[in-house]
Amino acid sequence: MGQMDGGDGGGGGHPYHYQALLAAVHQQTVPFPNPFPAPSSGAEPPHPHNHNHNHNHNIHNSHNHNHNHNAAPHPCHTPTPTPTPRGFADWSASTSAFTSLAAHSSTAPSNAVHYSFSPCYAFWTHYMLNKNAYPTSFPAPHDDHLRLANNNHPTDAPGPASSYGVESFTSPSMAPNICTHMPPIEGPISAKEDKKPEILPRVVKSSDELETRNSNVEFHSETVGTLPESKQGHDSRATKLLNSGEYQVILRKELTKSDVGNVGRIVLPKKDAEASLPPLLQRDPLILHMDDMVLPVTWKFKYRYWPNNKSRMYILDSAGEFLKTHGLQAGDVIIIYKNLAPGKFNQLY
DNA sequence: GCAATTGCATGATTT
DNA sequence: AAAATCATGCAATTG
Repeated sequence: MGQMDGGDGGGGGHPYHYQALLAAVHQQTVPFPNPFPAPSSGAEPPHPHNHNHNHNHNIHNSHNHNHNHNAAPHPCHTPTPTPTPRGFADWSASTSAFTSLAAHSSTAPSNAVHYSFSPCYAFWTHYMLNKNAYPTSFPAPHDDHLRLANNNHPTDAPGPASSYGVESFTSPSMAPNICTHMPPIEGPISAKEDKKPEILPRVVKSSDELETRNSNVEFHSETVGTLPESKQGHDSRATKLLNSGEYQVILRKELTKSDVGNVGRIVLPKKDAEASLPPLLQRDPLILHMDDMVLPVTWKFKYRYWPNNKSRMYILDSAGEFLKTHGLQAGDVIIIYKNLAPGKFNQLY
């Protein structure tokens, strides 16, 4: 019973809230050297992000949907000369968003973080794809790069993203290690193949490293007030969590075409959903609150299931905004983290 | 009645 | 080969 109402937070009573952290990982399949990845599959509309970031614009297609390049060595590992400062650059090649964040933050006053996107949904972009890799909590901060939005957004918005709470992510500890320390990531990150723990979680580092590739996310600087929960407080939390390693990956999903469609609903892997998300005892959807590590907001999703054959299919609904905001495409991965610390995430009420 | 959402069923894959 | 899981399309609802 805990989950009784489907009303999203707005409903009169309090729906069952499950708080967690959500991250969106773009496929990093891009081999390091992939400077100008052609938009194969046309996935990426030409987005003008280049605005500020000079370093790697190419990163652009970081998210190719194709995993073909699984063989692609991690940027870090790649012997290629990395133009960017700190191996991060290479990495960033694959992940653009991450960089963007940093840039923005630097650009914008740290305090002034305003996002005006819609109400809800933010994912983190992390690199931790393998749950297996880290059984429960992240030991230490690794580098992760968050990729915020990609650019695919067709529409997009005018405003370059504002600053994400990148700063918050920055953790001293992690800062030092970036790609260099990265474990060899070898294959593409497929959600399905967890076999290889090659991918480690990476934490965002300092803004410096991040590039400004922002995304087209449409964040304007409007009022933070619009956000459900916003502010740095969030960041702090996230940061702390990262630093303390108090969170664990509870599920991850490689987004499919249908997941990123207009419907705004993402099919979650049953196994992980049942194992780590709050139990859906009834048909009523649960409202999952997921804090964004990058964005100082808490997103809300409807978590429900559909009867399917003799089993169930678990769905994360109302993810349209989220998907758009981050420009997620098929092939990208979303990861849900749960805070292990009592009283923080993962609480229901 | 049309559009948007939600629920379900089926086929394709994977285990 | 069988069973289970997932992706996707379409029907059913709802606004």
